[in-house]
Amino acid sequence: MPISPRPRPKPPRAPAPRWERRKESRPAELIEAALELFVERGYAATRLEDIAAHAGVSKGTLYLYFASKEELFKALVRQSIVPLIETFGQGIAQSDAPSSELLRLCFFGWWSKIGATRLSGISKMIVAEARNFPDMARFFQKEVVTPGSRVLAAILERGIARGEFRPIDVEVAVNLWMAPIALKAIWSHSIAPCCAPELVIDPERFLNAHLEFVLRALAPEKALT
Amino acid sequence: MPISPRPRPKPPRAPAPRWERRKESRPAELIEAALELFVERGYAATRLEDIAAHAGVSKGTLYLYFASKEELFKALVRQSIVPLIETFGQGIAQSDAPSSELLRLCFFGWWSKIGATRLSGISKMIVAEARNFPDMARFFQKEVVTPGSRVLAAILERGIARGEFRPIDVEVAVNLWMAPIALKAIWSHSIAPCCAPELVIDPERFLNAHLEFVLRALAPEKALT
Amino acid sequence: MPISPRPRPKPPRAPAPRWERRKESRPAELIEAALELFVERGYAATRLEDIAAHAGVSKGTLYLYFASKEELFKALVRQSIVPLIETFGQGIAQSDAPSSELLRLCFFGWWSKIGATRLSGISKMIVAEARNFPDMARFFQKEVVTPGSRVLAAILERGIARGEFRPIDVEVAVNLWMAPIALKAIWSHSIAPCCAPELVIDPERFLNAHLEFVLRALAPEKALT
Amino acid sequence: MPISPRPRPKPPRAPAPRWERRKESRPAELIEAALELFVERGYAATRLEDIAAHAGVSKGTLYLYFASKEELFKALVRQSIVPLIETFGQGIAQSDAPSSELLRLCFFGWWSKIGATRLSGISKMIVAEARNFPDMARFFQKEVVTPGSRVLAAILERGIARGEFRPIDVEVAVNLWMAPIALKAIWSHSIAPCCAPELVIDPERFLNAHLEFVLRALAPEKALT
DNA sequence: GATGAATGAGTCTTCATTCAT
DNA sequence: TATGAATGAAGACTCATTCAT
Repeated sequence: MPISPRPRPKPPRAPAPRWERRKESRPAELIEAALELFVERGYAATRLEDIAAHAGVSKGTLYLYFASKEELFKALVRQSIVPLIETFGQGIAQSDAPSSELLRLCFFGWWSKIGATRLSGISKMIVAEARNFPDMARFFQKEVVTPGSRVLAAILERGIARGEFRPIDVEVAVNLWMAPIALKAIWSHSIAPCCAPELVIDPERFLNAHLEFVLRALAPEKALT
Repeated sequence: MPISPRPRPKPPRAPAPRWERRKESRPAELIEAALELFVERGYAATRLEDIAAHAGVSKGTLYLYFASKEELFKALVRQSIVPLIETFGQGIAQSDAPSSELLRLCFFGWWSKIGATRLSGISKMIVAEARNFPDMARFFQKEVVTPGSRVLAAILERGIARGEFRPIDVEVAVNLWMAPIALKAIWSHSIAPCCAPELVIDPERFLNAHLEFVLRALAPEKALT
Repeated sequence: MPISPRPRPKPPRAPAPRWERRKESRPAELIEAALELFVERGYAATRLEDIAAHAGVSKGTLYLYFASKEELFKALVRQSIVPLIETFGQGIAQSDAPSSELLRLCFFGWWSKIGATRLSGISKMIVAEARNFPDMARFFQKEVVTPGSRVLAAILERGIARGEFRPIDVEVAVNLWMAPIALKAIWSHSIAPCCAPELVIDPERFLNAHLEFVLRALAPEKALT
Repeated sequence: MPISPRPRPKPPRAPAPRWERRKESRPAELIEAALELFVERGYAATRLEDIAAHAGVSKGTLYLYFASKEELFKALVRQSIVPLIETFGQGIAQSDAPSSELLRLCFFGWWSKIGATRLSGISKMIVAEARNFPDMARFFQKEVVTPGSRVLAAILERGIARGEFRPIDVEVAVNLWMAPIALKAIWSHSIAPCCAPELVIDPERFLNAHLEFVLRALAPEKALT
């Protein structure tokens, strides 16, 4: 199914490998290539042959490692996400720092775990393909969104409990305050690359402003009187 | 490109006359059907035959009104978006109400113009297909995102000028505060339908919380002392 | 089945007819249009809609006069050829002129009946479509080639009988001497329009040379001693 | 576009290995099959699947070697013609034989290079499709017709220069005297297969007669007195 | 293992034909 | 009659998948 406006130059095979490739690294290389192309073009519009070429192997080789396009996709989602969700939030939980500082850690941590990594691409891809792969959507929700939400929720609850933050509707707040970071990550793989770069705001400035606004929203009532 | 096991039963056709002449209404019906399926499945994975069947016509009929799949897609984007971007923000500009009230109008207005309409679906689709149709991405940016940003920016600037809001980085704030609504709209067509409904927060509650937090973030410094 | 290198601009409907069209003339107009397009593009690559448009009517109207594309084709062959083969050769038979003069009449007559008329186009079309429409090929052979051959054969036999020509293999001669005229007719609708015009020889010069060569070939032996 | 009732039985495939790898020989086999079917049915009416089946491969395989139907057609014309036009006429030029003998060589050589080879089919096909593929028509004119004309023209000029032939209009003569052979070649792939075989004259008889008539037409004037 | 030639089901698109108006 | 909207069978072309080498 040709997606018209994009010519498909034969993707150059990777140049002669400097070392003989170890077969253990193949799956990771294929997944890397698949991620890049799925994110850019979408699942249906990406040809397995392009993925293979991107990874420097032939079409047939791909099938030695993945049983089908769909399996490749699922493996990609699982393997790309799982390592990223392991440890985030654990350091935060035990810290003794002020909750506002934990918030900063959370936002900047999210960004460094999402916006700066492949997870940003995966997020866009999941959003795009969710209806075609509901399993993956649920997996993403369960393994990324929910744990991420818990981190923020925990911080907010801690802050409220310690009197640092005023009492708020934590469930809604989590949704509201994850959104800017999540959307920025998604955007960076869809609309942003098509538009003038000056429309894209520097992440540091973006995150600092976000943090500041959130902290103000959380400031205890008495501070307002 | 068969996406997973999606059954495609031939929809039974009404008996009486084999077909009707409905030249006027066909294009709109086809666009409606196309929107629904493109949003749900993505551009590449949607078969024209399904769109036609959804609109109650045959495959060939589609080609009487749209020269190709791509033309249908472009027409759909243009025709679905254009009527929605006409008048929003004009009422707000002239109002005499407090800026906080304008903010409420803006947020709830966005939602009623986006979340509750087909624009939410289009947003998801554009995000998903932007890289394959950069023209459409730019069109969306220019006709939806930028005008929407201007409405919020105008309110914020007015509030600041009138001393109702403290001075802030308006450009960043606009990005931050559009995000929750935009992401909720996108989400509602991708992840949300795949997950338990209790994960979806009621829009009213969501918007009210958003408004409250934003207003607190905007509260003038003196009020904080 | 798009024949690529030819764009298909919507053929302009004939301008508003100056008089109300008489329905009796429709079939002839349609056949005229069909002939032109079939000759130019071939049977399969010609769309009925183009034929109809060429004749200034709509697609549906065509079916009021011809049951199918194939019937149109057959009617076209029959109706275009039959009137042309009626009377040719009759005047020649009775003439008292020298046989060389009859030869001249024959060659120039052929040309004026073939090269200068639609029969030249039909010839090309029949040659092109013969294998797909063997009936038409046989019809053409029976109604055009064979009668044409008989005219020439009769002249040659008369000339031989009267001692004007030397005895020859008339059957072969007829084939040989019809060929230049027939091929020129066919060529004028296929290769010639694609090549530089200077490659096309003026018919008068062509026919005169042909006649001269044929007459020399027919000159009685004694004249050679 | 179904041309009449041509049955298309799925050709049963040999059992043993499902297929063989024959990268080298495939293109030639496909071109061979394409030539046969294009000549017989015409370009538009020939289905690629039939060509593939004729060559013993599947539809998809064809696309491994030719990018499109049109490319197949063009490759077929080029590759079929080029090897045939290499050396013809070179032996003739240097000969010391009487010009009448060269004429015989030319006519019989043409026939053995055209009538008896696939070039006869190509000629018919080119004539049929010229208007749809003007490039190919020009190519044919330039690579086949013009060189062939030059051979005959050179012989005639040599004969005239040596006093063996009387002075004539060589340009016209070449056109006139190539025609019977060319038309016989074309005819053999269009009308002839549809008609009674007794209408087809034996090539030997045909060529000998042609040669004799031409030589008489060329006999020097003095010989006639 | 690795390759890429071969396959064939699937999808876009065209167009001869039908039929409601 | 005339129209042209609607139909659907058919064909060009793609690409996930298989398998001979």
